[in-house]
Amino acid sequence: MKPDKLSPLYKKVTDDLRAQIEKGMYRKGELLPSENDLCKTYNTTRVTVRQALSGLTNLGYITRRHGKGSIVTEPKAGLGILSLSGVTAGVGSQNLSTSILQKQMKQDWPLDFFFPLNEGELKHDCIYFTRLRRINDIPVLYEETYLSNINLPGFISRELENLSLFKILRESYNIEVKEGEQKIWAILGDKNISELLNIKKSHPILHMKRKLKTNIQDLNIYSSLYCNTEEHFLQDYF
Amino acid sequence: MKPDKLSPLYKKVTDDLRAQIEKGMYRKGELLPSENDLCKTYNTTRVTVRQALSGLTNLGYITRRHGKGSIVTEPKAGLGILSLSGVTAGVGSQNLSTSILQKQMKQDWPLDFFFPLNEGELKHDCIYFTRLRRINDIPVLYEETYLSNINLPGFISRELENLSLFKILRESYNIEVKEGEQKIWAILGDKNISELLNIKKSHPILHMKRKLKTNIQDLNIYSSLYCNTEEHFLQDYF
DNA sequence: AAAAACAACTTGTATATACAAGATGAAGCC
DNA sequence: GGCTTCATCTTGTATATACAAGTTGTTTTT
Repeated sequence: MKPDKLSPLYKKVTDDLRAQIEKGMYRKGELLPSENDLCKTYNTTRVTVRQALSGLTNLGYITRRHGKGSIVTEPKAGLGILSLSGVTAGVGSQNLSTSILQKQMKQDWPLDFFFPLNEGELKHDCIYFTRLRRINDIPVLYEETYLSNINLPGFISRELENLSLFKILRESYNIEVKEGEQKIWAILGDKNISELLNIKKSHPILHMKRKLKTNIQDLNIYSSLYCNTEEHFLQDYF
Repeated sequence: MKPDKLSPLYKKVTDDLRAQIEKGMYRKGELLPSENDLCKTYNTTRVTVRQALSGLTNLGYITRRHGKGSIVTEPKAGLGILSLSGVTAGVGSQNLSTSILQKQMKQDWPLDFFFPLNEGELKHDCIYFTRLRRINDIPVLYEETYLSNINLPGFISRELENLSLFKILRESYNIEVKEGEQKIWAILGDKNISELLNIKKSHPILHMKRKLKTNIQDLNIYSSLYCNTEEHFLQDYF
């Protein structure tokens, strides 16, 4: 099968399988079609199919077993990025709500920004918004996000309420988050944060600053997070 | 070039290049030899060389640029696992010291262990030890580690003082850490932890529990960490 | 019935080759 | 000098093929 002009064939296989897994066509623990089956489906060869499966492995959608097959697994929380989990049985998405406190707005980069910015980033202004995540209506995580305003037409007016930022970037702007770094502290909340999270001032808070790089030059996503970990915790898989 | 019996050729290339990077033969920002050069060196083909370079990319030792080459980068702190960093200019290894509080000992798994254990793990006993890491002689991170006692001859009597656990496992036992999960809380230290880290009881502490899987069935590494993030923070790259 | 051998599947490793496409510096042109 | 073109380096994508080795269920042997 010939790849279309825009994207290579192995990526189409990756995207197809990922979409199918996310749609629930393969459940956790099930096997994907064998490499040879996929070769027939996409009319290609094992090297290409294996390149796609290798990508899915890195993303955490599958684990592979010699002689057995590709086993569908719980996808990683996106590249080792810490995500919110419940202490008990996990936070069902029905219990988790997100509200925008500050809708996306264009502004200059703050002068005292918490990560060093390069020239390319400083040439553009930044998009800023804040969100508050609640579990069972109790505020748990407050998040301030900044990203370079590069090639993001219409982003300002999008609804971020209950959609993943990463999913929007991937599906609407063809932007993939590649890698990043995060720094974590345990702090005592100041008045502002404590009020937002509705906790006493002496209560410990988990504070995190992170930078996520994308496949677009100078387009990075920065966020500063504050999490009340009394009832829940941050978790990641890698 | 034929691979030797034990390990495949692509792995030898990976290990060679990794060792050379770690020895400083290639500095950050420099280019590795081109794929075709490596083909000649190891008398193999690009598919195999690319498999090796892809591994180094995943480990964070290099980033690849189309048309340019393989650029040596700061290695990730191992698979997105949080590691200790300084707020100022980074913690030089000369300032970081590790002391063993409880030397490696065999014992049964604790009954109230903080991760669920499978049957295979419960068949073996576990190796337990604790370490305290200091930066400029100030205690910063206390760590309790548990791992299954499987195929680890002589591990009990090894010196862990200033060597990386992962490096010992890789070089002496051919064990690679593959993936894992970690959970993070901000807490107030109890009497015990506060004394170990030499801080006031009301001071927030970063608490982390993590599980690291290896390429050996049923051999997982568990640890429980407590970190004073007043002067330093935990950081990871992914 | 239990054990061994086998067949048929799976993924893992490897060779050989081809062309596309990004990066870079040199040669030639205006 | 400043510009384009070109050659040559690099990595990216892809085909076709082969055998090794792990997994599983069936068949044969004992």
